[in-house]
Amino acid sequence: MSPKGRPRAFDRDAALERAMRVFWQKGYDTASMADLTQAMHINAPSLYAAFGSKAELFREAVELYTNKIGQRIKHSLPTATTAKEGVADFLMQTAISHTDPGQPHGCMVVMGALHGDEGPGTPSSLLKERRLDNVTQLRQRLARAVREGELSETVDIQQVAEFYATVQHGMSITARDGATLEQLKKTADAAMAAWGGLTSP
Amino acid sequence: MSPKGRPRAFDRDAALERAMRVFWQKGYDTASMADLTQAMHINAPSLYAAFGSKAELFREAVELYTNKIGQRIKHSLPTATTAKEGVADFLMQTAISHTDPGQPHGCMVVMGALHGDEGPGTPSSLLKERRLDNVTQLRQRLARAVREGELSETVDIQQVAEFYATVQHGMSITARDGATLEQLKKTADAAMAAWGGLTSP
DNA sequence: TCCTTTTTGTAGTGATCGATACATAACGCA
DNA sequence: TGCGTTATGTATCGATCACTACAAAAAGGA
Repeated sequence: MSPKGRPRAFDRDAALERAMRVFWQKGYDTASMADLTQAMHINAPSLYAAFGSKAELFREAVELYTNKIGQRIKHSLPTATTAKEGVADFLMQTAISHTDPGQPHGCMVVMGALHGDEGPGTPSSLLKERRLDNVTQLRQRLARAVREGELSETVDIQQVAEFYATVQHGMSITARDGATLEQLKKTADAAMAAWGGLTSP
Repeated sequence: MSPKGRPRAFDRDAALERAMRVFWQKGYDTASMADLTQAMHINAPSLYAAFGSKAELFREAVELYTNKIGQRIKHSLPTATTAKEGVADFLMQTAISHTDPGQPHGCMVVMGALHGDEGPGTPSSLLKERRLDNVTQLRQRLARAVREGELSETVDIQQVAEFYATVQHGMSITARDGATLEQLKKTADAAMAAWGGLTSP
């Protein structure tokens, strides 16, 4: 059954994806409504009717990014047979995603809204929560590795998780500065060179 | 001999330092002229008479940051007896600076202007150049270590420099997310755990 | 004391920001 | 065919943006 009134003349999902790319490229503050409506091929009233506000549109864009891009990056964390392989692939997928020629370089969650109000529900705090979630997922994978005997119980898994999350954060900046896929892969390998030292008892 | 006309009623250096902190905290785009004039305790015409424009004020603020904060971070790179000690202190000073309770957390050069136009002379490209300079200084210290026999000639010093620069970039994000000095120090130590693997022939 | 020079505070400039009022158009339903 | 509902395009809204015109104020030099 179709809804009552006049049907929407644009594809909401396609428009959201275009908005995501604008936020990804320019960040929340720098992306203006004019930028968004132009990229989405709709007028402002249609945007507000479909998404509510610029902040809510951003929230949906971040959700789409997490499900579409972030999922691929974090896919192997739970699926890899060892935590070491999982973290290595986590960094490798990050390098691939952050230098994808068809996408803005760097991570939307890292670069999307560094400044601005940090009150609850703001774009800035929204992305901060996602980044802290990332650390949690890394730590949980390491905790599983401890339970499974891959890592010693003496390993400071919070430290290890924060280190690899920090490397991933930095790869966004380095990618924006023009680093190639090959360069980022080397950085990922370099970070993995610390694994032995970090996980030996 | 004092200048001709009415003397300036404020301390230019002190006002610039206050402006630096505003840019450091809020970033170039998010920092408004109202924010700046309020923090600098001057009115807009005084700001423009003394600094020219918002962009030029930012340029001077970045220069002050580089000379005041960045100098301390990079001090030991040329002075340390070994490259390993230099890089370790480079990361340790970064951790200290990025969690200084009296300052905005994170690095102004990393967070100050990630978005916006990247044309020559823009705030964004200005900071990008500083970040690439950082990589160059790391690489040059490593090159010296090769000349002095500390490192083998087979070491990919560009890779090593980019890795440690990337870690430093990431520490800005992690610091903004609330990491403590102790946590960042552990991250610095973790990065140094890769040194042996990166520099062994 | 008068003139020139520079800074100061007040009060704005046009442009752009995010967000809307309003009339019209396009649908389901009676 | 009308009625209720929702979406659309035009044309804005007040607020804020970076920036400045202008006249009074405060200095040096004559």
